[in-house]
Amino acid sequence: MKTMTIGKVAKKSGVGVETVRFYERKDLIDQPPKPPFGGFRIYPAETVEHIRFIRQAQELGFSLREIKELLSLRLDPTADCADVRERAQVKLKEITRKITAMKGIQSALEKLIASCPGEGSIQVCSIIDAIETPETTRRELKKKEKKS
Amino acid sequence: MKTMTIGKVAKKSGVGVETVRFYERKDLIDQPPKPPFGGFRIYPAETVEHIRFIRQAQELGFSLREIKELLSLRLDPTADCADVRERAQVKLKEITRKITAMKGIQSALEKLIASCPGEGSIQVCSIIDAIETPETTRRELKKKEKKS
DNA sequence: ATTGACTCTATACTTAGGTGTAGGGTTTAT
DNA sequence: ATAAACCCTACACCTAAGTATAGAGTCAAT
Repeated sequence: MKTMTIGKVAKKSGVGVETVRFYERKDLIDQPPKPPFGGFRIYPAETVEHIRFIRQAQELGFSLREIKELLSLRLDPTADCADVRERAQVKLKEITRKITAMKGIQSALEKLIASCPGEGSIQVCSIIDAIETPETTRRELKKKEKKS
Repeated sequence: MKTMTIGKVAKKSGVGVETVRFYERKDLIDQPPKPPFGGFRIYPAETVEHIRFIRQAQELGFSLREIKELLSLRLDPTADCADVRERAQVKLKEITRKITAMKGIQSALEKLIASCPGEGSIQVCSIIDAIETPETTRRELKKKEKKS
């Protein structure tokens, strides 16, 4: 449990060694310094949590670039508080929108399941209808639609 | 508004013409037949909704393969009802899990914003902590951890 | 009846996010 | 003290999801 090398980090966080290195190259996680005069790098336990976070966030539709942004919101003593706050608010909006859309699919699936209890025929159940394009997007699209 | 060709579909759904064709090649949307003896394909209005659905679902972290699975749950008179039901249940679980994780990030961001009201120093606010690795995953990982 | 905007097929290129491998050095268990 | 198991750097390769281009045909407005 003591000397955590890259292989253990990888195993604990459920990714491959090469993926850990890839995240290091992309500056998503810190690469610990190599002990002076040869040997292997030792990783702090947090690295595992960081990688798990990255994977979770990816599952939720965030790109590595966006995840880097999310991570940059962490305690950063040099950062301007108001700036962090603002960026956090942008992200919050984004996530709230996603949750709403996700719930749309969720309830569509629930309806689908309910309407298909083993007997009778499924008549209507387009999940597509469940995801109404949000207002903002509609407005944007309207502009582009001009020429029809 | 009558003869909707591929360019109009693209514009209305907010993607490029090549993307529409790409989705056709991948069988995510149907390619309408070419009118006998030359000419352009005419698209039904639904195609636009389909593409919007695809984009939304992508935003939410679904791959095109998964989206195809979601779409296959739509009214399909030939499909075995019990089978559709089962697949829908799998997807529902997946989505419910995502919503939970998303809410984790959401409340972490809310806390971050609250703890940074312009004055005082931000002490603790690791969004990372907010996303606790879910039980199931932890158990899975435990197995693999064996050798430490 | 011609021109500009659009479509068609086919193929090549790009970007993100990894994954694999070669050719070495290091640790650790025996 | 040696072999298996691991690490290191560097670079090549892969898949998903587009995006671009070429070269030819079609349509609609003047």
